Amino acid sequence: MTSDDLARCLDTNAVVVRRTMAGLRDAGIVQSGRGHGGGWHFARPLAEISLLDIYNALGEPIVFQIGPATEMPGCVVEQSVNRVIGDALKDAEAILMARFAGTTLADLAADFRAAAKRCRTDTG
Amino acid sequence: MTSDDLARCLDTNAVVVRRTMAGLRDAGIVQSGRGHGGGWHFARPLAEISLLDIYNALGEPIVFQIGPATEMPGCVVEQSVNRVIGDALKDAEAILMARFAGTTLADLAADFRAAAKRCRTDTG
DNA sequence: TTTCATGTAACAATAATAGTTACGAATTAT
DNA sequence: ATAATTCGTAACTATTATTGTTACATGAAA
Repeated sequence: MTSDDLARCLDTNAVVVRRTMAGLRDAGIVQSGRGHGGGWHFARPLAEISLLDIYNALGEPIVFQIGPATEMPGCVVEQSVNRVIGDALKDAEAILMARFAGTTLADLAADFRAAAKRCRTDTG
Repeated sequence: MTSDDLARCLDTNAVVVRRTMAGLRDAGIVQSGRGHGGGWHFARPLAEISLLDIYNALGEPIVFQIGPATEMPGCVVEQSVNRVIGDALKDAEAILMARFAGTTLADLAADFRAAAKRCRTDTG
């Protein structure tokens, strides 16, 4: 698909699409081609692309808004909070990342197809 | 402490302090007094105030930036992503909340005091 | 009744994100 | 070659969310 097509699908702008896709391209998840017939395509089979790959490619600080605070490096209260909360955050993140690593785009596609089938059946 | 004192400690403004403290007050974690000798104080012992209490009082959407997306309610792709990711997020959140629930301000204060003691010892 | 402190509304400043325009570089069709 | 595409990217604008500020009302204590 071209950036323009994707932009229409996502209700946004082609440049915005390129900005985001650039991260995925740099991570080797997708590839882009220029000129006629160009656009975006996956760099490898869906079963070999995990959500963790994508998560890492797009920049990590998306999920965990809080985390070791660093606003006031010298603040001893903040340091205590970081110590006490740190482990809990690490555990929670580890669980999430493990699940991300174990889920591929092929899994997503399978779920999508199953839902589409149910929908068709429901409608008759 | 007064909002002004807190604002100086936190390098911010008294009104901003009041805005945040209002949430904690509504949750019964702190109380405020007006006039001479007024200001903020805890509503109950530190050992009876968990981080979960505070987390809930300040509004939950702080930690989990992503989560069941709701931008395009009709988007079937989004629905698939939500299904597949949903459980992982719930598990991760459950772990974090359990740890928050099990940690009180008294625990934080103990850690703080221990650190302060180490610091004094280090310095001689 | 004066002083001090919170409560809150209204507004301004700031920062982060998203969107837009413009143009260059690469690729393919004609 | 030349024209039509399409990505790459810089520069700028628009939008939104957060934070900070001002102003004034309310309540409490000296």
